[in-house]
Amino acid sequence: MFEIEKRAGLARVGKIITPHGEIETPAFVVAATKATTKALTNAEIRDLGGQAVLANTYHLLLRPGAEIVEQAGGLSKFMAWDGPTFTDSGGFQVMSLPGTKVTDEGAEFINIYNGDKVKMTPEDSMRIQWQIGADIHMAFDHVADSSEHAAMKACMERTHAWAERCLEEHQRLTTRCAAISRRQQPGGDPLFALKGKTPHTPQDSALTSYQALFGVVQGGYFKDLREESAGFHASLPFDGFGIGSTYRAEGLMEVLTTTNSILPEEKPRHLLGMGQEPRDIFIGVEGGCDTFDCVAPTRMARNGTLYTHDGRLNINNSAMTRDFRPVDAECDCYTCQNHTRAYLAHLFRADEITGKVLATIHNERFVVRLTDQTRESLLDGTFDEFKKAFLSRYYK
RNA sequence: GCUGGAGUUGAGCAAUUGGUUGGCUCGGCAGACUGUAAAUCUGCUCCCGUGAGGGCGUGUAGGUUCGAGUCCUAUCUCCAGCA
Repeated sequence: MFEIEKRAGLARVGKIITPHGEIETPAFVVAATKATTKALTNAEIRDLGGQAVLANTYHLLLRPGAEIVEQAGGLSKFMAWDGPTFTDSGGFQVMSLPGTKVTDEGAEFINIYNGDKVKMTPEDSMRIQWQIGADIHMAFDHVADSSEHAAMKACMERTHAWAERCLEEHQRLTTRCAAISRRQQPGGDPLFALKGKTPHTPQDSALTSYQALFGVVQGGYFKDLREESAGFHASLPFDGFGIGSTYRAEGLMEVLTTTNSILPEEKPRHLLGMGQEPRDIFIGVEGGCDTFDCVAPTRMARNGTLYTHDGRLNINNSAMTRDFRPVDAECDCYTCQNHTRAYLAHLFRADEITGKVLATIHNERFVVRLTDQTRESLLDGTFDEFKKAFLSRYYK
């Protein structure tokens, strides 16, 4: 499901093949936590160059419920996004939600809507993701952010134990699906029973209807733990890998070089949650990651912070009210092609939702385009020059 | 003209029986946000000072009191009702 077209050090240009189409990598995956990208329609995601979206298991479990997504025909049909889809496992909520309890068995969250307790084991996460039916699933991991080696080691070891359980459950579900398929359609597609949630192309096969599982490497910013976790995951038959528990650019390159030097080259690597800063993308690409996701571009857009080639711009600043230039003169997004800073500043001050829409289109386009440009620069051998020019201007 | 009510910050409201008087919301000025509990959150927002700090303040002018946004007198303005 992954083809590498070109390598440059750890970096690579490739193509992830999913039942819902291909992702040309490096690629920025658009966050769609609750089966929508906040403030955007699918048409807008397409227009700004988004290739794939990432939804969240915990959030869709609570609303609308995994059964409903399954009955709708899976995430892709439910949200009418015909491109590739990812789901995050809920592991991030272990860290982000208050009141979460973790044991070796699994995690106990609170339901953010009514305060109920929500238990989720690695097996639960696999089943729920199976119901949601994205193309690429993430293993349920124990996410943490600590500067203490012992704490991160404990999270890593728990993640490893969970990884094996995730894999086993994922394989059991696949096998069961194949059995149903054989019964319903003897001699046909071995994963026919998945067809409701997968598509449609004439060349549908076991390969293309397969739902992939990525294991998630842990270990924080500790070299020895990353080595151990990467080695552990490399030995297991995951379809690809997520790299988790990274939060800042400092030390990220070391984490990635350590991890990606050990992970098998022929499988895709997704850097989870990184991409707020342009430098994160450059480090990620150079460090050998293929896909990225981050909520920051859309969140910052809603809160009024916009990317430009010359750094961040706060559209709420008073100077914007009479600035009739586009947000970024060199941006090709709908917002910059049609509107001025002054207009956006007006919409934000008037609290009009269109302001947030236009800002989100811009920020998401900015980071998607940046990632696409790293791909092009790798292909024509100008990555280093592109990186230097971009970063020196952005961070001045 | 009479009766009653009200005048506090850019706006709308607060401030126990007079008791450390600048509190809240909005607006304004900035900042933050990295696998989304986030169209959210944080700081500042009377004057002077970079700062420590200092100064003034509840329509106006007086008064009572140790102490007044709160009480008294006069006066101005606004609102309501009555002539």
